[in-house]
Amino acid sequence: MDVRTICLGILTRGDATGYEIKKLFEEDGYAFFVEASFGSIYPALNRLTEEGLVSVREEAQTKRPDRKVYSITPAGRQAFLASLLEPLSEDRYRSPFLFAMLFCDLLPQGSVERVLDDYIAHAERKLTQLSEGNPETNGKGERFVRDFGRTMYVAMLQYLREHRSEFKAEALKAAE
Amino acid sequence: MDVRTICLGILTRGDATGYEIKKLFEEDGYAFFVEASFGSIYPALNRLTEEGLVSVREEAQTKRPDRKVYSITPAGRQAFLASLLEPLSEDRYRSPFLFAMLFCDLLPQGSVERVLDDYIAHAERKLTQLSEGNPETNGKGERFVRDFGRTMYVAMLQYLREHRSEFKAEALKAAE
DNA sequence: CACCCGCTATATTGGGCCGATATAGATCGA
DNA sequence: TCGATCTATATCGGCCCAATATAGCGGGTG
Repeated sequence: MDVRTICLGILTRGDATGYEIKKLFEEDGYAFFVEASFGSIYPALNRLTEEGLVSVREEAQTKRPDRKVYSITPAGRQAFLASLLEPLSEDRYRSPFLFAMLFCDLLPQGSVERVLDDYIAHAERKLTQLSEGNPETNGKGERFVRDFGRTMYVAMLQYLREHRSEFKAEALKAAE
Repeated sequence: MDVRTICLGILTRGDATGYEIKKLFEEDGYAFFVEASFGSIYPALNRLTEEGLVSVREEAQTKRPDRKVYSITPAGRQAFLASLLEPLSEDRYRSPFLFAMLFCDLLPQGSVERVLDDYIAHAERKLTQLSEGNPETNGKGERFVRDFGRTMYVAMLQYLREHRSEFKAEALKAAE
C-alpha cells in the first residue's frame, strides 16, 4: 500500500491539498494504521498528476504559497479500485516497545516499570483519541475500522495492566 | 529502533551470521513486531564492525561463501543498553487491510467478504505460529512478548468473526 | 540416476519512504 | 509586541525493503 494509492483513496472522499491529506492522517483516527510524511506525499501527488490520475487547480493566495488543490480523475478512480482488488500486502507492526521488553532482564531496576507505564499512558491517549472521532460522518467502513482499533487498544491495555505487577515484583525481589 | 540496534540485541543472545539473524526474525515469533531484510542487515553488520560494536570471525568453508560469525563486543553491549534506555520511538502499525476496508462501499459484491476471510485465515496462521514457539527456551521478556502477541491476535480474530456477517448481509441485500 | 527444488550464505541495487530542515506570511494569545 | 503556532509547499540525506545475483549442497521424485 504505497503513498500514491493512499493519496488516491483520500481523494475519493473529496478534494484536498497535500497539507490537508497529511492532517487527515494525524487527526481523523486514520493515524493508527496508515501514515505518510510530506517527503512522500508531495512527490506522490506530482507523479499522480503526471500520470493523469489526479488533477490540480492552483488557488493563488496573496503572499502565501499557492494552495494546490488536488482532485481525483475518472482514470484515478479506476486505478484506485484496481489496486484495491489485487492482493493486499501484509500488515506490518513494528514495536520498539516489545523489542525493548525482550531485554527487560538487562535493564536497571525501575526502568522497565517506567517504560511500561509510559506505554500504557500512551495507549490510553490513543484509545480516547480513537473514541472521540465524530461518529456522524462515518460510513460503514469507517465504523468497522474505528471499532477494530478500539478493540485492539482495549485488549492491549487489559493485558498490560494485568501483567504490570510482574515487573514491579522483580524490583521488590531485587531489593530484598 | 533501527536495524543496527536490532542486530545488537539479537547478538546479546549469542553469536550469529547475518543469515541466521534474518531467520530468527522469521521463525522465532519475533516476526510479528520486528523484521529486517538482507539489504539492511548486511550493511548494518559492516558498520557495527567498523565501529567496534561487534567482531567477526570468518569460518572458511570449502566452495561455499565464508560464514561470517558476528559476536557483540563489550562496547557493543554498552551501546545497546544505552539505546534501550533512551526514549523509544513509537510503535507503528500499517494495515493495507484496514485501509481497503475503509472503501468497502466501492468494492464489488463478494470481494469484501473474500478480503475479510483471507485476513481471518492469515491471522489464524499467525496465531498458531506464535503459540507453537518452543516455550522452554523463553525467559521473562520472551514470555511477555509472546503472550502480548497472542492476546492481540485473539482479540482481533474475535472482532473479525463477530463483524463478518455485516459484510455478508450487504451482498444479500444487494441480491434482493 | 538425473533433475529440480529449496536451503545456506553473502552481497548489491533501485526505489520508496521518513525525519529534519527551509521558507514565509497569518493569526492569536500573553 | 513578541513569540508560538498554523497554513502550505518543497527538498535532501539516509534508512530500509524487495528483488536479484551467485553458488554449491542435500533431499525428494519420476
